[in-house]
Amino acid sequence: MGHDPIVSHAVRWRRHMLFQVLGEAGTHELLGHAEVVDAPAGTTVVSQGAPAEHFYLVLDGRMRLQVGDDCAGPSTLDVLGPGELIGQGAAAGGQPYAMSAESLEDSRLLRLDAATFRRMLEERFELTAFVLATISRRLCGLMRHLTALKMKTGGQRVADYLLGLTDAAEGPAEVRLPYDKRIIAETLGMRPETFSRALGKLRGLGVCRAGTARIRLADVGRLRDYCHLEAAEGRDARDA
Amino acid sequence: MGHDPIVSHAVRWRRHMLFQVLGEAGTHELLGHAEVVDAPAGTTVVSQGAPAEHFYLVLDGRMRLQVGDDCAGPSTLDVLGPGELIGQGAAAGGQPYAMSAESLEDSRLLRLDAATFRRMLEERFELTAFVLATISRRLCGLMRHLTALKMKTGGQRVADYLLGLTDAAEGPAEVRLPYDKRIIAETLGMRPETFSRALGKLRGLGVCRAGTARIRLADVGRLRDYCHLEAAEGRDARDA
DNA sequence: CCTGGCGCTTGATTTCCGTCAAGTCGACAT
DNA sequence: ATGTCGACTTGACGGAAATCAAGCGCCAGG
Repeated sequence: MGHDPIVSHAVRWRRHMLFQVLGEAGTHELLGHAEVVDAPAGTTVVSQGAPAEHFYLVLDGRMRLQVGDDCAGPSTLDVLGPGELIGQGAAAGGQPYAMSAESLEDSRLLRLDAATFRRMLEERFELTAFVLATISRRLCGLMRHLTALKMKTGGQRVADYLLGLTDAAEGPAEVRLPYDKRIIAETLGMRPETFSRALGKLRGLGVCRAGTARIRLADVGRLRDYCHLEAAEGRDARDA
Repeated sequence: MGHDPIVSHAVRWRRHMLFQVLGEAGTHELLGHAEVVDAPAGTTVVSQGAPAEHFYLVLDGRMRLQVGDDCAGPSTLDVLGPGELIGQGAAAGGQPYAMSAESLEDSRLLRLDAATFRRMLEERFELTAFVLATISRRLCGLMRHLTALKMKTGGQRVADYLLGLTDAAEGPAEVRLPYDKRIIAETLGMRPETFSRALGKLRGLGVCRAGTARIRLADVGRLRDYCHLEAAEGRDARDA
């Protein structure tokens, strides 16, 4: 299978959980109906509400997940990078897509066949468990999103986001913003202006800009306190 | 199986999709590990983040699904009535619960065993498909929730909610609010005061109170326009 | 070097909504 | 009836964020 272009693309991803679960034979079967598709920046690859005839593995680039009418106010839920799946839940359940996906930059995707996938689900329970787990994880993310939107101030959401970009548990750190601030702001449910202002207000907590798209955090611990202050006064509402 | 109390409770629900899919034998097996539990008003039956050892079928009463720390600002996602499932996704996927559930009134639930359920999933693909479909549906609901929260005004959310209570496509209609306005307000992501005010502002669009918990809509079509105005100017973003 | 475009920042103003606080309405029991 | 309690409404106020509108910094192209 060395000279098959599809397989050779996919071989970079053979360590992906999806193919681990599928096994050698299953992987080959699924890739038999697969196709690599190019998505220039701004392409809408899946549309919310459309029947899910395919699902996708991101090979290169970044994809934005969004809900609502694409025209008026696209509300960004998340940005996915290489190695992540799009539409697997809808494909597995035989439901329409629950959200839309659009490329932020020139991207490449592996398009996989939903019908084949469903057929394989009937035989491999581990595959089902895998899909359920991915959906469950996304559901949790969505939930966190929603909770933050309703119960935290803009500043706290921004601080939360910055903290998510570093591994450091405390002390100083420096993070790189992975994409345009416009996109980040949308992801956090606010306007770019508001994002900018919020960032400004965090200067008092040791957050300062350090070059294009770089931000220095003087004290991660203090930031973390700020996030959980006010919003979650009580218990161990640590996570979900 | 006539004198078994669990089965006799469940018999009212044997037409439920879950048991249809399970078949006679499967139903019997699952109910072998089941128990009817009482949940007086205010009982938290499942807690977000806890390991999912059970899932539930609502027999009587109403359960509120919520996210976030229960102490500060419980954000209501949905209210479930008899015949609906709670925690089936988490139970099937072996994940912690993605949200909490609390009884709004004295309720009765059928508690089903997650481990047994998972074992049965391995053998019955239709069961898997069923679970995937229910999760997918909930995901869509969540999405709509989130979209509304971010892109619509309070008035529009209220109008949307009222429209969801009637079958009429146009012309006049009269709806009954199914529970306390406090709960409805929470579901719509606003305070009771704001809900009341929003309802007041809709008077200009032919919405008026007609007795306790009853509301008369003079023109459903006009209301519908109002909802999709401003927020969704464009396409057929009808549903998901 | 200048210039135009674009992403980002900043300021002024308005709108929406949450909060606090008072009032009204209706149900139910004494 | 009458009183009381809880749900609902209404008003006044403040804060957060959206909107409108400049201003700034960086980079590509002339």
